[in-house]
Amino acid sequence: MAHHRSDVLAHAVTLLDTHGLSALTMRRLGAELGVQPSAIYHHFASKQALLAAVADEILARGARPRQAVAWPDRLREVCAELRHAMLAVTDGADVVATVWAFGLGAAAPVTEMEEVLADAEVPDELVAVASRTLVHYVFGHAFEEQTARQAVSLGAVERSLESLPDFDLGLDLVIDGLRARLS
Amino acid sequence: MAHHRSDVLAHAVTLLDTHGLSALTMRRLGAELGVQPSAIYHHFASKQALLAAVADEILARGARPRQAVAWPDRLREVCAELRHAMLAVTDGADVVATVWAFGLGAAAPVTEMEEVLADAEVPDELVAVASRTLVHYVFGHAFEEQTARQAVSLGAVERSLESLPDFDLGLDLVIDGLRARLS
DNA sequence: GGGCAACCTGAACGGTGTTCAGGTTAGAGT
DNA sequence: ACTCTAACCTGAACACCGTTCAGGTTGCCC
Repeated sequence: MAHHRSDVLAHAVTLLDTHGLSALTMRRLGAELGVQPSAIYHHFASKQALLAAVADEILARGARPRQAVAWPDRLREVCAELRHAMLAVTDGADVVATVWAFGLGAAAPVTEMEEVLADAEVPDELVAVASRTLVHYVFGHAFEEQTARQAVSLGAVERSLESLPDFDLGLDLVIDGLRARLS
Repeated sequence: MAHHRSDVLAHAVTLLDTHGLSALTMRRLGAELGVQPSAIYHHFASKQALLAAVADEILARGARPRQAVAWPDRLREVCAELRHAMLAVTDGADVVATVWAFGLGAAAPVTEMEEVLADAEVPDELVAVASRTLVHYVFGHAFEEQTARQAVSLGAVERSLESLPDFDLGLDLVIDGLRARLS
């Protein structure tokens, strides 16, 4: 039975979530689909391309309706959605942040933040700086939280989970800094 | 001729800087030292352990004397040193950030930031949040800058380098947010 | 001169992404 | 009904990877 690109992508996300990034192998993905590893190259040009599609899929699955109107709340909404989307899938933060850093995908959240800031009539220079600062913060926080959580659950490292800083508080730090710069 | 642990480590950093993280393999490192790959396991328990030592070495090489006295300037100094240390070596940001996220090393900068904040009599809760926010920002910014720079120099991606936001401006955003929260 | 620790060999194991010539299958067009 | 084409897949191979292990060599200390 032939598979479509969307079948392969959906199974890749499932495999990632159930067994982690290290298990997301062309061979294993092929085996679970009942297909040779090389068959996947009919749907994706490379593993990097597969991962880019996986990252976009992770973000798409985390989409939520927008409600806020004031720009600080709108930023908080975008950041919270991005964070939850990544945390919802095992190693999601790693995949999304890497794909984004390489410019291969996962650009939607940053684009949306830039729109929000432009709507708020923030100067162009600050738009770039603020959106980057925010996305770096969200990626860094989510990656650390997810890595630490998994390391502890595997019993590998004794890093305590209590020391994880509060996400919203750090986010407000950046937003307050931006607000101060605007007035 | 027998090699010491420090020889292996120094050569690993050189190999990383000259040919990138993907070239830093046990086989290639052994070959350049005129030794079997398995010989490296006499000095480092695993590749992860080697990378942790490499990360610490990168940070040690970037150490500079401290001059500032006011806490915002002291934070800026620590962040600038961390950033320059990582950017000085190919894929340095990737290595340092990953090692730190796994809790295997590269903890010195965060520890120093926490000390600076504690000296400034910042409340304990804010110390954790602010130091994490800063380190996430520095890692994210350096990683993106380095990745984009290398991707462009390899001609792989057309992302323009001009769109890279200014490091100091984003850093001030966070510091201003912290200052606002303190008063 | 014996012994011990440091350092290394060489082969093997079980993986990895990727390529490629060729095979199968299903559906649309005539 | 028949061809043609595009989608999908096979199976083998290539060139790597980290890691393990039994055993060998070297140099220094007592």
